[in-house]
Amino acid sequence: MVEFLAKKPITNTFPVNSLITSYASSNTPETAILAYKRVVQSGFSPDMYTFPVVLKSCGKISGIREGKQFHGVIVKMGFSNELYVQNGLIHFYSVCGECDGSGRLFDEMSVRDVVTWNSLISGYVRAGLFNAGFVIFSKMDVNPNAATFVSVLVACGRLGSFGIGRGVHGLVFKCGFESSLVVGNALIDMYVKCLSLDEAKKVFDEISERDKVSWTCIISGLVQGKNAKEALEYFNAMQKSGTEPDKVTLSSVLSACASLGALEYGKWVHEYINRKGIEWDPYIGMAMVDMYAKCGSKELASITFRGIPCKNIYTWNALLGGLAIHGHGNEVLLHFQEMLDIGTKPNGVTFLAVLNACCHSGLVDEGCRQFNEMSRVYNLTPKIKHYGCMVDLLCRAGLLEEAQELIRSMPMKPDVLILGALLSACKVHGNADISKNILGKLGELECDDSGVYVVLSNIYASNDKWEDVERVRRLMKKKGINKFPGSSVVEVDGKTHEFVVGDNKHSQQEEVYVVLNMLTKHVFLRQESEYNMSSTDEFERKFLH
DNA sequence: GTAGGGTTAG
Repeated sequence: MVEFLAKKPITNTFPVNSLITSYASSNTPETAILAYKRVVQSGFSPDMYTFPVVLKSCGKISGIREGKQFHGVIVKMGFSNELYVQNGLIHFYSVCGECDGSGRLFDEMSVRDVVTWNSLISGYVRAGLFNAGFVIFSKMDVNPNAATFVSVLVACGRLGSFGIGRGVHGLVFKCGFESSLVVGNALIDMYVKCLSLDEAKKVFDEISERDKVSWTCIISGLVQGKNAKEALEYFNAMQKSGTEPDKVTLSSVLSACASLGALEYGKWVHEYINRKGIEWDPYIGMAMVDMYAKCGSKELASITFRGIPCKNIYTWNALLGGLAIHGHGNEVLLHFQEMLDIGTKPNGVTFLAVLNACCHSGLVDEGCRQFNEMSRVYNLTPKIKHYGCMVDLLCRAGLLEEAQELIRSMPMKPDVLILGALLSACKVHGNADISKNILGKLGELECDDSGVYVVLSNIYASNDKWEDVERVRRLMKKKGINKFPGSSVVEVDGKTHEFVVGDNKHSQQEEVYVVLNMLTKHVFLRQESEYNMSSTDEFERKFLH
């Protein structure tokens, strides 16, 4: 391709730079670096236009070593005072997560423009240093632009800070970027991540222009907010609007189908993906396998899994988890072994499926062995859900002493599910002393999720503790947490049925299913709010009020 | 006529 270059020295750099640029923006950015090396070997002398492009390629492939080599060449050739080259370097260090490198360069620069600031901020945000990102933003001495706000809004979303997010939203208006499509999308995403779906919908309704990212943000937000039915309504509206979904959108739609049990809808998504030639990746594969499993079709889940061309741990987890909820303990263990054999490393979710499988199939020894291997061999710390599985496993086998011992050894406080499992085992095995002890402990549990109180009240009711049942109900009323009953929608013969907590039309089993969904949400919410917000609050006081 | 920053998911 560049053989002709060897024959005479190059005086016009433009065609070569253009060539490298086209490689850099292809989906194989490493070819830009190869092209650079070949032309330089042929006598080409790079100029100030060449380096930003090759640095961009280094960033894309996370080529820290290559980028640092270019940095050396830039200094040697005397281009280190060119603004575009400096910005290219800052961007490269930022993308590679080297905030020290980008910060040092930034400090040394005498002239900085908005791209310089944006590159630095996005690096800090990417590295998870959100507060530092906010501080840099607040020190900007040039006007921010759309790209600035996108990075800052990403930081607000990752922090889950509604207060700061709303403040930045105000700044967006003040600076006149409210009609920018990317800023609008970043705002929607920020509100979704701050769990303010109403605000997200408001922005969505008000923006002048929508693309598939806008739709995907709102759909995935609704799915994560356990509002799958509305997510599908938005997806229908998206199609009417003529905006084509991509695999990101469809992953969320499949997740909505999974939580609604909407098998036919899910199958339609499967056909759509094949019809449109949308590329399968491990994640869309995960969503599809999960959808089939949760919709009750173990066979379609297995067939789909086998047909997925590229799988990763998430895809495997979907299969193992799907088999586990159907109670196929031995199959889970066989596939787990197969997964290990081909060198896929398990994670915490994998072990949840494995332990669940052991629990449902009564494989006590195997469950204990896997629980031990989890930390010993794979260096994974068991979380409360893993302990929950083990307690359940031991209780079902009548090993009450061992279950209690495990609860005592836990580094965290047992939750209502763990104590509930132990309590029902005590009832089966007629152990009144332990029961009394557990009932005492249950009274100490405090939280704001109505699901936990429903479980508690059911436990009290089945132990004839009617005063406690009444006490829990009063407490719920006082806290006003029974205003939003959880619900679950199930598709039967193409019709959807909605189950609401406290609804007597459906069986107790259905209600337990609903409650378990809500408990999962509770755990999720708690994890989300465990960030340290003190320095953020400080930022809020200083800059936004 | 060439160059740098930005949005969606697990």
